[in-house]
This record gives sequence, C-alpha cells and structure tokens, in this order.
Amino acid sequence: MTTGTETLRSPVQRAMEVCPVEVSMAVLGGAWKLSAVKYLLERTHRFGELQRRLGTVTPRTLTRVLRDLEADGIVVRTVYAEVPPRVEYSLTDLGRSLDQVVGWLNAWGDAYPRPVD
Amino acid sequence: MTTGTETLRSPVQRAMEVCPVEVSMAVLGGAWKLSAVKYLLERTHRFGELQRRLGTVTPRTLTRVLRDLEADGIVVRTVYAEVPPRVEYSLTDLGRSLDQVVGWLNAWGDAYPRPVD
DNA sequence: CTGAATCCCATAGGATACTG
DNA sequence: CAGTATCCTATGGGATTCAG
Repeated sequence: MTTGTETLRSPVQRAMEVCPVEVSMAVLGGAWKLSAVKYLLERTHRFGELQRRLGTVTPRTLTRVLRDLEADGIVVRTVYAEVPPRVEYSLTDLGRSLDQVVGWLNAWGDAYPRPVD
Repeated sequence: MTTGTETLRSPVQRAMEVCPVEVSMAVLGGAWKLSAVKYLLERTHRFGELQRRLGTVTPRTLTRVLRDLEADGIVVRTVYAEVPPRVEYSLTDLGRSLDQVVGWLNAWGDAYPRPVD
C-alpha cells in the first residue's frame, strides 16, 4: 500500500527518524484531524457537512487539515464540475485502516477522567 | 479513576468541548510524548535514560514533555534525595491503560507506506 | 545528574473579509 | 458552496548556557 504521493510532508519525514509512534502522531496529530477522520469513517462528506459537524472549525483551518490528510494519503478529494461547486471527501484504504485506532482513541478520550470539583 | 489533579491543561479542556478523540490527541499529541510513554510502558526510567533513548531531544523539551504527561495524569515523577540527584519516571494506571493504543499506533506508523523513489 | 533560564524561530490555528 | 487572502497571536520546540 502506498500513499500515492512521492514526497512526504516534512513533519512525517522527521518522525520517521525517531520512532513509528511519532510517525502516527505526525500524520494524525493536531486539532480536528482525527475528528474529521472519524466522520469520514462513517461516510463520505462534503466540505460544508464536515464543517458543520466539527462545529467551530474555520474554513481556513478545515482546508489545511484536509489538505494535510490528503498529502499523507488518508483522504481523497473529489471535485465535481457543477454549479454550485460540490467537493466530496472520502477515505483511502490507508485512511480506513485507522478504524480500530480511532475507535480506541475515542474510547480512551471518552473515559479520560474529569477532575473532581 | 482520576488524574489526581484538580485542573486540566487548557488544550485538554478545549478538546473536551469537541470530541473524545480530540481529548486523546490533546494529551498524547506532540513530539516525543508517545515515544516516552512507549519506553515507560517497558519499565521505569531515569531522566537521562529517557533522554538517551529518545536520541535527539533536548533537556528543555524533555522536561516539558514529562511535566505535561504528569499534569495529565499519565506519568508519576519520583525524586530521590540523593547526591547526585536521581529522578525516576513511571506510569500511572491511566498511563498503563495506553498499552494497547501505543501498540497499535506503533504498528500503524511502522506500516506507514514510504513513497517509492 | 537533572534540570532551569534565556533566546529564538517556525508553525498551528483563529478572526475576518472576500471570490469563482 | 467551497474555498482564498490577509492578518494575527500563541505555543511548540530547538540551541545554548548556567546551576544546585
């Protein structure tokens, strides 16, 4: 399985020099990224759909997040030549391989202990 | 299970407003963090041991990483009143609960496709 | 040995406004 | 609708030096 890209983003490159877990974090770390993947595991989404489901993300940030995920081979972006424009985001095989991980991270974060008042 | 702390770091607080996976990333995201946890899952480490095993981390950064993990209830720091000083880092129950996740993220990062030359 | 102090820079990510 | 463009700030993280 390949990413479909020839050049890796520099954070991912640097992570590879250190440890496999760092590679995972270089690809998946950062705000909104795993939430977006979580929704895309559910089904294909349009840009506006993702924005609404994420709640408070700005279009600029969401664009960057999706572009990174695309560059890292997680997401595929499909543009339809229509008016008004329609762009759909879905997961690659590599993206779908995150199913288990996302499930566990979601469960772990959900069980994360809230401090007592 | 509680963190032992009363106040959460602000990134974690903000993540809680969004999604459980964001909580996980707020706690585990960032350079060196998961690598440190990975080694601590193996056994207790002294500061210098961790530094050497991580390879190129600076003491300043490693200190911040460990302090964050401590504040988030993942790591416990034990200071021995000796000369020269000895400080040992180990995992809390919450930290050990990351065993599976770290294993999976390590495997996923290891299998992450390198681009063809 | 285990940091703290200081300095520095790049990046992440929000706010706001605009466009094909 | 799906972004760009511009501006801004906070913070993450490295380099280097110093200290108990």
